[in-house]
Amino acid sequence: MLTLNYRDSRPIYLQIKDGLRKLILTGAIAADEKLPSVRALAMELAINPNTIQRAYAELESEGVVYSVAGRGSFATPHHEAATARKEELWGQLDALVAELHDLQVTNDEIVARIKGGTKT
Amino acid sequence: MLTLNYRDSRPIYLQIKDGLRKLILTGAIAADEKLPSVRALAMELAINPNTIQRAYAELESEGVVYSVAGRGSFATPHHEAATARKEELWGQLDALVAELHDLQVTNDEIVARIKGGTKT
DNA sequence: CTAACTGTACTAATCCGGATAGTACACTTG
DNA sequence: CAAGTGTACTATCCGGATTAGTACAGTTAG
Repeated sequence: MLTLNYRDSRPIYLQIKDGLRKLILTGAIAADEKLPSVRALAMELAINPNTIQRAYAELESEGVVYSVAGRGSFATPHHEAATARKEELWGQLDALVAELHDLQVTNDEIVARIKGGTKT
Repeated sequence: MLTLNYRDSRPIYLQIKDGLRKLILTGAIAADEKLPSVRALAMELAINPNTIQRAYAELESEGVVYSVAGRGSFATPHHEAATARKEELWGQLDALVAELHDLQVTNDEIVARIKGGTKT
């Protein structure tokens, strides 16, 4: 379900957060589907349960998942959760485009690059 | 010349690297212009010279600056240095666009955002 | 009800990278 | 030669990430 990269400088709990968020927001994990338990996922990834708990707790505060004591953690229906993530991505895009402009890259070149990839 | 943000979680040496890189690649620091000495910049920013040295060393390995023992460090002419940075930015753009696609955002919407500039 | 599972909340200890402190050496310039 | 430069070390400190361990409350299947 998830893979960790220990070479990556990013903290493990962040890698887990981002991985789960992507799985949920893209629909790979269906709405209201049950996520692995804190202990089960910790066992599977061979890390401490506290690290998983931290990831889950932050995802819940972001509204991506919701947890029920005794039952488990579940994916929040995308529609609501995706909005905040998109806002963050738009911000990153703006910064990226600004720096490309600084390097004398034109909008036309950027657009060409985008359309060159896999079409939607 | 540079400002540090201690609230930022990013390491100081990275903030310095990025700051100098931007100044150089955008031309704010002219080609072959002399950069502040390791000790002078450390004094100005009130941090340890080793931290500056690390930033300079990594920038040199990226080809953004070149150093001469006894003389100082200098900005590399952009044309050559900018290429690598652009490659990195293109990669980031690809990843960003891919995630936006995952969230059902179309190329048209992305292009609109880019061309919108100051618009929302 | 009991047992096994779940999320949650702590505290303490450990690990590790960023940053500091200090010294030393080789080179260039005036 | 003297002052300033980049460079290369080692030792140490510090804080966040992670581990380790325990405890408690709610849920569910038997």
